[in-house]
Formats: sequence, structure tokens, C-alpha cells
Amino acid sequence: MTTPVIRSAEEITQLFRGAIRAGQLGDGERLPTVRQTARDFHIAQATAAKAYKTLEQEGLVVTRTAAGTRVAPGASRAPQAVVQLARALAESADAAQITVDDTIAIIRAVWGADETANLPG
Amino acid sequence: MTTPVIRSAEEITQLFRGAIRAGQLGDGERLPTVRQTARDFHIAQATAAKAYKTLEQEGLVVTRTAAGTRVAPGASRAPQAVVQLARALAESADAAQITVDDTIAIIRAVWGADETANLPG
DNA sequence: AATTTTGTGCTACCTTCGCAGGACAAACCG
DNA sequence: CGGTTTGTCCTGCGAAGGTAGCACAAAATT
Repeated sequence: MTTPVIRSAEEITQLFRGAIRAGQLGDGERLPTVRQTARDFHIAQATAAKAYKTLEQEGLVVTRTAAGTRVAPGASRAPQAVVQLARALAESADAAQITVDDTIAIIRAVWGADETANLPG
Repeated sequence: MTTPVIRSAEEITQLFRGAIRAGQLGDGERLPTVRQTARDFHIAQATAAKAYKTLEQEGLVVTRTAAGTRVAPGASRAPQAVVQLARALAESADAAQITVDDTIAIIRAVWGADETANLPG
């Protein structure tokens, strides 16, 4: 499974955002420290910090200096049905040897295929 | 539905890649010209060209000067089951007011949750 | 009260990448 | 054959964003 090395703040943001929306990180649960995340993903502290800041601005996370960063109480989770479907898709795609990136490309292509999505604006 | 303006070569690549894998673009079907794509998405020609080049390197597309770019015969499509699931997920998520980006974040979070995906390497 | 933890801020540097817009060669079409 | 289409290549430019490393303030911990 091609799990590319993460290097951008946006990717880190998305990683945690997904974990929270999917319910993998529950209310009040603590995230790794900025420094830890920086070490884990081999990125600069500033980059990890930027990601956390974005999450906070989105209301997904609450930050208190010296107390760390925790999932905001009442952070909006996706409906269970959506998470279930996501799981099913992930399994099916993985079994078919399709990479995460390709799966995502398919989602984008399929998203609102009858509507006016994807079309140039 | 927040359909952000596309500006990067990577995004363009992914757009066509998804369309091909999902079967929206069939074998031999012609893609817009580089110049046309550049105009459509308001990007530089070089950027559109770069995207097409990537697609060609992936074997998804065949390019012949002056004849344009076409979907490669036998370009690997995703199994119908995967596409169906992707469609179902897109519908479900959209109905639940979840954005494409969030849906994708969920997919990434859920992808190989029991395995060693997502974890820092 | 002293120390440690943790998020934040800063500077200077460097690489990546998109842009404009022109030029070119190959192959298509009439 | 001659004009046109189309992908490719080039230069110079600028913006965006990641990096390293250190300093700082506030709150937690002891």
C-alpha cells in the first residue's frame, strides 16, 4: 500500500481532521504534541504547528498552552453511515489493488457526476 | 458544494485519472487539447501539459503530436464494485452535508485502520 | 516557588511550482 | 504541398510554503 511520506501542513491537517470526523479520535482525546508530530512525520515544528492551528480554527480541536491539544467537545463527526461506506470502499479498493490516491481520484470524479461539479469555473 | 478552483498540475492529473479509472472516459476517447484544458481551468499551458505528461507516464493516456491525447487502450479501470461504492459514498456524504475534502479525509483515516497505514514512516 | 512542558513567534534561507509568452517540430488535413 | 493543429520546450519571474533553530510566555507539574 503506497503510503507516501507526508510533508505538508495541509496533509497533516487532513489526517487529523479525518481521524476526528471518523470518530477515531474521540471528544477530549489528546493529540500528540506539536514537537512529537513534527518528529513522527519528519517535518518542521512550524509545519506541525500550522496544521494544529488550522484544526483549531475549524473548531475541531481545543488548544491550551502547556496542556496540549485535545479534540474539541462536540467536534462534528460524520454520520455512522458515511463512515461505514468509507470503510467498505477502502476495503473493496484495497482488495482490488487500487491505491488510496486512485480511490480518491475516483471519488472526485464520481462526486456529483450529474451535477456541475468538477467542471471548470 | 465547495468545488475549489483547480490550479495545480497534480489536481488536473487526478481529475483525469479519476475519470479514466471510473470509466467516465472510455478507451480511445479524446481528452481536450492542452491549450483547451489550460483555458478551461485558467492555468498555464505548461501546467496542463505537465498533467498530461504524468498521465502518459502512468500509461493511462497516449499522446501523438497533432493528433491529440487519447485514453490508452486497455487503461486499467477500477472494478465496477469499487466505482459503485464510491458513488454510494459520494451520495451519502453529500446528503449529510459533508464536503468532498472531508470525505476524502475520512477515507484516508479509515484506510487500513487496523494495518500500519497512516503511521509515520 | 522552581522547573518542565507546550504552543507560539521569529528570522533567514531555499526549493518547488505556477505563470507568461514565445518558439519549434511533428503530424494531421485539405 | 501548404497551412494548421498540437504537444513540447525555453527563459525569467514571482509567490507559496517548508526548514532549522532559537527564543518566549503561559500554564501544568513537582
